[in-house]
Amino acid sequence: MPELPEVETIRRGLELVLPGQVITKVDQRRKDLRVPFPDNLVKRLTGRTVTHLTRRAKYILIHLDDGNMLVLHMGMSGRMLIVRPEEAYDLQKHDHLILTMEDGARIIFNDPRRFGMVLLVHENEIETHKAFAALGPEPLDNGFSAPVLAARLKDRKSPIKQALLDQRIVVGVGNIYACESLFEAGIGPTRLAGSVKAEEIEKLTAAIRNVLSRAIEAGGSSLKDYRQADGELGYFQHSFSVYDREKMACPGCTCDIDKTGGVQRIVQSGRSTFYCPQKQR
DNA sequence: CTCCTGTCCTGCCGGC
DNA sequence: TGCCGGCAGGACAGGA
Repeated sequence: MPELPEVETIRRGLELVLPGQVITKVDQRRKDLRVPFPDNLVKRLTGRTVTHLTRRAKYILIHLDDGNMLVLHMGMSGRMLIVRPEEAYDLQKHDHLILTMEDGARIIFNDPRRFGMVLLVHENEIETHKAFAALGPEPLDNGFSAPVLAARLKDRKSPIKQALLDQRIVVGVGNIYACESLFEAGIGPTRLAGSVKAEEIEKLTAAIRNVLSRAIEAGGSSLKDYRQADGELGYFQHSFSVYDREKMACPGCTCDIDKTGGVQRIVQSGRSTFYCPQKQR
């Protein structure tokens, strides 16, 4: 699940329980995920107080009172579970990292495919660390605008869909929201990035913002309910316009689906793209 | 530089 | 029913 909206939703969930609390216990259950866990992670986290949480791209940054940040990336299959104090919990398969807080709450990082990442980075390195140095602008910040996006797409020969997945162009957009944004902007996914016109980039910029903001709102609203149920964060039911809707009608469709075939699925760089050939050019 | 492919890993689903 | 191939929300290395 984890594209920007899901990561932001998880961050907001953690923000409700972590700040101001001491990490009293750290259980690291294997030595690596996609990359090795940081050296001495358990020792370096235990006894630290969480000051606040931020997000950069698809990374959650848990700021600690010694100036370091516990950096989490959810990869393809990462989840975060919050277990409240006193609440019983049996460890599950793929629970890789468990932090216990001073009030007894636990946060559990579960990641079956292990494409996730856990880093320990000093706040001074937030611009320079390998993970962050090449990242593009935050799509929901003021620094993101049509001219900024246009400059980054200029002369690019790759399809616009792939350009949107490139975290150096703009961060946080993954396979789902790339498809959804292109649909909303009416742009065909195979168009070469450099060929997308200024007015289309204008629409695309707004579409990316809208799609991501709406998803965060949806995640945020379902978050509470879900936590009441079982404490799990970051998953919400979502209705997409084109993603995973092959052969179906897109919203507001007036086509004869039997003739047009509805939403098409193609593969670009080994990843599925869904789009409406009628509405996207 | 840019672009593309393959790879990491497990789980699930559909087809035979 | 069981097995097998394909596919899944990401990111990176390596080669052209």
